[in-house]
Amino acid sequence: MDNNLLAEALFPDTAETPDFYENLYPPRNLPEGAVVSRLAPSPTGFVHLGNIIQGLTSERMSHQSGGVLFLRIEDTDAKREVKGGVRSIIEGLSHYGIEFDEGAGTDGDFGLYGPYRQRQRVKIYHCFAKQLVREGRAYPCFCTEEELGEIRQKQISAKENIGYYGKWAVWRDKTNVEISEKLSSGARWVLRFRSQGDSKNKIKFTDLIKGGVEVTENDIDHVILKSDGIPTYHFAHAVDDHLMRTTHVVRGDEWLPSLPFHIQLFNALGFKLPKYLHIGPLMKMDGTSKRKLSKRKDKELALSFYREKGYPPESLYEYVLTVLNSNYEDWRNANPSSAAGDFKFSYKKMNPAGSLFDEAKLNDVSKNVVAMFSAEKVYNDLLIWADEFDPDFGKVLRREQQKAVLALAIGRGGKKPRKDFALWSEVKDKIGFVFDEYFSYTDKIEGFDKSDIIEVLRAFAKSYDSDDDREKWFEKIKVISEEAGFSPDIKEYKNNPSLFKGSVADVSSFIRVAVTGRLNSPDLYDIMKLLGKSATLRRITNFEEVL
RNA sequence: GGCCUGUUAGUCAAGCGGUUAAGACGUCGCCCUCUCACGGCGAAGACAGGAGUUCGAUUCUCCUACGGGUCACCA
Repeated sequence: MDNNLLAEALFPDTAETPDFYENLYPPRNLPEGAVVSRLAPSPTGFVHLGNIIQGLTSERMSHQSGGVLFLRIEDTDAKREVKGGVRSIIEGLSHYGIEFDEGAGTDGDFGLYGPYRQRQRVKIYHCFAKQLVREGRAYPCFCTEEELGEIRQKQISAKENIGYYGKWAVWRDKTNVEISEKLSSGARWVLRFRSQGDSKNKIKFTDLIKGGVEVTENDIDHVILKSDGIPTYHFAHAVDDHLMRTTHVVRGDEWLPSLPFHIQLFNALGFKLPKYLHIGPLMKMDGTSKRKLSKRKDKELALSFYREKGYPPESLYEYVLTVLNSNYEDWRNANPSSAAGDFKFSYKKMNPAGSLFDEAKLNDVSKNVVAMFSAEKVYNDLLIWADEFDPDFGKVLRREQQKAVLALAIGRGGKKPRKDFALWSEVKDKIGFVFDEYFSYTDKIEGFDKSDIIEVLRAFAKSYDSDDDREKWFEKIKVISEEAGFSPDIKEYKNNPSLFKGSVADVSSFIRVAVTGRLNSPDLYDIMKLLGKSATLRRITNFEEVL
């Protein structure tokens, strides 16, 4: 029985030959140097930072070069599938600025190289698998889980390398007659790749991020089709990325160890190997040691974590870019108002090692990003966040839109904009006091006589005119200070503290606490303006009672 | 355990055989200032260890240590 007959016995329904698909999916007509890249998530619906990191890298490489970015769904493991998962992945990525030129979409697939969901491509995989069988490069294996377990145990006790290879590969050297007999008994089988590698040999390989790597040849006969006929990742990767004409594969470096196998597969199938970019893992501090961020343990890996906290997507985008390309920050400092997309992304600036996720840095980046937003954009984005995660605040923002925008506009714009919040969840705490719902006399004034405070507040209330400009307004406070025995000049007070009860700074703080409830606030003049005269005076009057 | 890979300040990082070893975040100090935030100035703080190659190693090679990854009919 020759291999052709075995191939027919294994794949009776597969009529097409590889040529058929080669013609169906011709090489793309793209300019020299255009990158075709993809994102290939499982449909778990769980979008995490790793997706963004890989997605942004692929997206930049593709779009910057005039190439193509597509989305392929790796749904070969049914156990992983979550209903609605594809949609939430697409929406999640889009939220962070990653859009696809072709691939799986919320309303079905689009593009000429589909289908883009692997379970819909089974026919294609079988065609290439059949070819490998014909050529003697793949064979069925009937081992049960128990048998594989036994092999493994023997290998452990004999201290040999673990895996299905060489003499341990029990079905590797069976005759086609033996195989055919087993097959006709109806036994379940998987298709294994017949490796011609030797673990004593090394192969050299260039990864665009890691540089030259030297890896041991693969000698394991890995499974390429599971017993349900669905391919494993490895086989699907080879077939899909070839037929979809991918030029650059961006993936996590946990794939590096299986690279030797992938190289063998591409060679055996007669495919040209794409370029690889293996990205180091994102780590976090765990006690005193670093470890890879884990989907199960670390909430900060999930994008939902950032949405809940209210990081604008632009901030995360910006942060990821600073992690990916070390020169991004310098570029950003030199071009503060340019769009992030104008930055020239380069894989050469990517770090081969994993980097630690740094929330403090993210906050700083976010602060700068938010500072560049207009008050209207802050209001809109804040409202969207609040509606979902702080509905009461959302209601207030909606009702008091004008006041909210004015409050958010204080200190915004200009050369040195305020940078007082990085996330939407911080906003209520910073400026919530402008709304009566969130106003309370939180901070206490210490170290001054109550009577002095009251005297100052009464004088201020009496003199306050909402038509005063900033200078006049502050002049009045200085006058009040002097009349109450406080120095209008801070330097003067510092030089002779014993001559005064305090300075104009202290007087200002009395008024500030009365009006905002806080010792610290944005510009007090602007706050009074937006509160209006009556509300300002009411708060001052009420504060006297509190005292 | 085998195999792979990485290691420059607390963190992110420049650096490609000769540098006073950039810069950013964080920390601390000073200045500006009605508070805060911003901004300005400054300080502390690093080439994991050991061999070798070299006139000269952060940079090249090897070993050790430590970190990370991977060894599925998961991706």
